[in-house]
Amino acid sequence: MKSDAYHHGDLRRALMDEALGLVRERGLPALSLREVAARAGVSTAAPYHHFADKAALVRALGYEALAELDRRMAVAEAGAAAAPYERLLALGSAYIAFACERPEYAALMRAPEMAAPQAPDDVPEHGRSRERLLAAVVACQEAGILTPGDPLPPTIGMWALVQGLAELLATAPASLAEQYGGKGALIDAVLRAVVPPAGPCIAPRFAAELSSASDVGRTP
Amino acid sequence: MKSDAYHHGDLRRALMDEALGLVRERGLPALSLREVAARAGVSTAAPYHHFADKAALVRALGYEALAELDRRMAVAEAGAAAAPYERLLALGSAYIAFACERPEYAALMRAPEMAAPQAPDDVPEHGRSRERLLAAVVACQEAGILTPGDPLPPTIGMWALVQGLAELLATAPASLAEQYGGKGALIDAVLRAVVPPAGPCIAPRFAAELSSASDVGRTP
DNA sequence: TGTACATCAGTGAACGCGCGTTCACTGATGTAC
DNA sequence: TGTACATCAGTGAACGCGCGTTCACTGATGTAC
Repeated sequence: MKSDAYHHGDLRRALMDEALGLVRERGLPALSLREVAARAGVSTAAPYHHFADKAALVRALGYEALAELDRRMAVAEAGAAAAPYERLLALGSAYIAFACERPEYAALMRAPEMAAPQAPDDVPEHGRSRERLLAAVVACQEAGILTPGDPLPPTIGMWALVQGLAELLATAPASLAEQYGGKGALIDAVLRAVVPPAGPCIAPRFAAELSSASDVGRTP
Repeated sequence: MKSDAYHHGDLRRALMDEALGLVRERGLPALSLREVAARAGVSTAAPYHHFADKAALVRALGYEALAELDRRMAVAEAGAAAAPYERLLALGSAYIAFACERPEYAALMRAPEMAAPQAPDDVPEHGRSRERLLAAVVACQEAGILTPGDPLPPTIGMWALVQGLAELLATAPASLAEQYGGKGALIDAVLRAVVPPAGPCIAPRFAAELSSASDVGRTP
């Protein structure tokens, strides 16, 4: 069906994979269309049959990253315990785990090319992920685990926390994670320490629903 | 004392300032020694009398950024209320405010050239800032405001939170901050929402300040 | 105070490099008849 | 089934550009005597 040299089977995909590998190895600033083409065993002009320019390749990878992130968050949500606090933690952990496992995707998600979207509805998956987090925050508020009120500040905070933590862990020495019994355990410890489930007495009217929820939250 | 063309008064400082301006305007990837020299009105070779290479300039600016950050955190600590929770929030806000006001410094702090320090004791100021945060966390734990135990996870979490929040705000639309009555109010609301002081059942003596604090968080 | 001289901090031209992108081209593919 | 032809997806050479860095140089500065 495909002669190996001419009419490459799926050069578009191959270019994207080589780009991912290059970013993983040497970072986003080192991403070069020429090197991607060379790694794919193709001339420097070939990529232009599949991407309008370098920015288009970066955007394609960025959107792929956002889609994969959302997929993982969906999986985490489905697999998490029903308790809102555990669901919130599962979503946060999924983000961080993704960024740690696939730093190349994490870098591409934040690429400058992704900042100003071309079409208005250009970034669908990102919004979906944030909505997942927002829903989990609202559920926590309703259960009295997070301070009630506008759910946007805590959602922004959670997003910032997991993003910052992912970056921190990317450059942190491995010894730090080992000290806590692995990266996953450290992530869990940090999240639970910074975003503690509320105690049952903040507002007496939440006491009843809270006591059950916070029990779940504290003893996973 | 200095003829304006030859023997520039303080070319080293001038180059650093032009570099800061360039990074602020066009971002760290656009930082170029040639352009810095041109902006300072000097030949392309002149910077090499003051910096061994481009990386040396970046490192000099990065260390300056860390020193300035620590200075601001010291000021924030000195000016904050005595209550541990307010001190913790003041430190976090100071970091974020600095990163928002001086995004060029924030970018340089995180430059790849800063990742692997040359000399072992090359990054003194960064450690100092983290120790401030650590001390504030410990104080919060002792006061029963944060979950007692190992102070490192909550410290890492706070560091990640403020760093992530600073980055988020750098790209966030201005309308978001306006909605909450300005950037400062939004930062405060997010920090209070994500890192809530423990409820008064854990430590009843904080009941009073808590109710007012959460009011502030809710109605900026 | 004047002068000789070492040092310092600039100049301007050039180097080689890797980059994104474009061009005319060509061989393979698939389809219409 | 065979053939003509439009289209597709590659090639390889070249473009101009901005970059970091180096070089021999030169004029200004400050110091020793």
